[in-house]
Amino acid sequence: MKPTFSGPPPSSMAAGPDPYLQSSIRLTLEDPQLWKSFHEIGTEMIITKPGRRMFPHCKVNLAGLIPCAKYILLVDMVPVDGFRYKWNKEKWEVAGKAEPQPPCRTYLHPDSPAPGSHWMKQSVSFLKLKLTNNTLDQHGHIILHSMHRYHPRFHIVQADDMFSVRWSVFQTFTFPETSFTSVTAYQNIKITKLKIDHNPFAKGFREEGSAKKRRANKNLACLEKRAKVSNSLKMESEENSPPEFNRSSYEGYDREEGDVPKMKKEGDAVKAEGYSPWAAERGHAMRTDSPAGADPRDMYNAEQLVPAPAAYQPYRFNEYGKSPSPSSSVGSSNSVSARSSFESRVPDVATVPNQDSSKPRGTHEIGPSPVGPPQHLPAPQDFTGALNMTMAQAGKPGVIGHHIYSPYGAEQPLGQWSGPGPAQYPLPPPPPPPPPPHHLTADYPTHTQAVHHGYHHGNVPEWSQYPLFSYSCW
DNA sequence: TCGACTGACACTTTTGAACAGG
DNA sequence: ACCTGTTCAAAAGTGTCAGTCG
Repeated sequence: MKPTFSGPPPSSMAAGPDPYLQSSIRLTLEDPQLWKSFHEIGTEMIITKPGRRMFPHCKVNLAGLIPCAKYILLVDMVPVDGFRYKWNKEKWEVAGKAEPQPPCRTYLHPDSPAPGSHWMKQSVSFLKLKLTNNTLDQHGHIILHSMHRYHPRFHIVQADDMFSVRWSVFQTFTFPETSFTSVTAYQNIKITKLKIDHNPFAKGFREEGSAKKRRANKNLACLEKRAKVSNSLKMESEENSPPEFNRSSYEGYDREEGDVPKMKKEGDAVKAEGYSPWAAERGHAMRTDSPAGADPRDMYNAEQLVPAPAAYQPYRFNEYGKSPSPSSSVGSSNSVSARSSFESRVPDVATVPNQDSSKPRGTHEIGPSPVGPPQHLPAPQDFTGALNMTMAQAGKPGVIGHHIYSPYGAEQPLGQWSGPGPAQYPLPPPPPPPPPPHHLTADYPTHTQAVHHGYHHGNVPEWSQYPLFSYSCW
């Protein structure tokens, strides 16, 4: 776990701390159990034209940073696969190929840049991050397509200012349980209930709440109506737990709002994974396997090849909750560590995360993808993002960088959608994709494994050749 | 016809200005 | 003059639902 990555220190850090120390950076997700509870059902995030916050929102704890060195924190959303989904009969089904990727944007944490001590003294919240489906958005919100699946990535960059970002080392972390399906209206009533139960702004919709009966009644009516439509669910006219679907995981919530604690211990959590709607469909596929070769994320291969192999370095998974990371001291007791382990930043194409799985759960590291180039994260996007950010910053201090994106520009091919991407699971060839094989869980066999990888921009040959994407902040 | 999407709505929490008191 | 705490209105965030659109 001691990373040792080699690579030229960013110029920006020349005077600063030893870049090698970055390897000890740890990122832990706060409220992992809440995330898990959503994840097990199939998290949905509403996206609206004016922008909608995420719930749960991303909140992390950082450790291992150099107190006096400055860092920039970024978050972006990457497609989980190359499909579009639809909610049909109480479950998500593949509805075709994903739409062309919308303008890529990265959310820059408002405090950036800030010294490591600042980031570590308390949890870092991305509460104000908003998601939108408006491709012409001028507010800097992260643009997503509805009915597609995404997962957030957290980037930590040691840089004194936005200008030096491109020369800095990027360390990226992802948490399997934070994946979600973007929707313009909730599809799964279980998710709706969970949101209502845990989101304070939705208190008015809680049945037991003092709030309006009128609303409550309406809610019930609505639920019933929906339930009918989906004949499969007979349960919840009120609060009965859903039948076959994730029953166990859902019940916990059903009756106790905010009672996340009810969630089982980590050990159980792993099992719970099996209840994931996505997982269920997939059957065992999700777990151990997903042949790398079949990784849906293969679609990213192209991009990765372009920029720099180094982009996808080693990933390391940590088992969810398996014993809190020692470093977790920084964070709240309930947090998942993305972890301590940092792997070599040396371009090691072989060690890509793979979704999966070829390794048994519990394994912390993911083996090399048989399939070749690293996959999963779109490299170009990363680099361009940083670049764009820098540029934006230059032109407009501090805030929203705009849109230089060329969403569907020529570079697109290099982008995430460059390939059909099927892969990980036996997805039916192109066109009519069969039942969706996956869910994030599939991608990440172990429950709360966090993926972590670092890369250096210096490995990028030509920044200018990649599409820029703006970043949003605050 | 149907599913995805939109905007108004009622409700809630959050925010911050204004004010009072020490 | 400064600090702290309280109050209150405005702003902003929620899910719902009827209507629109393709």
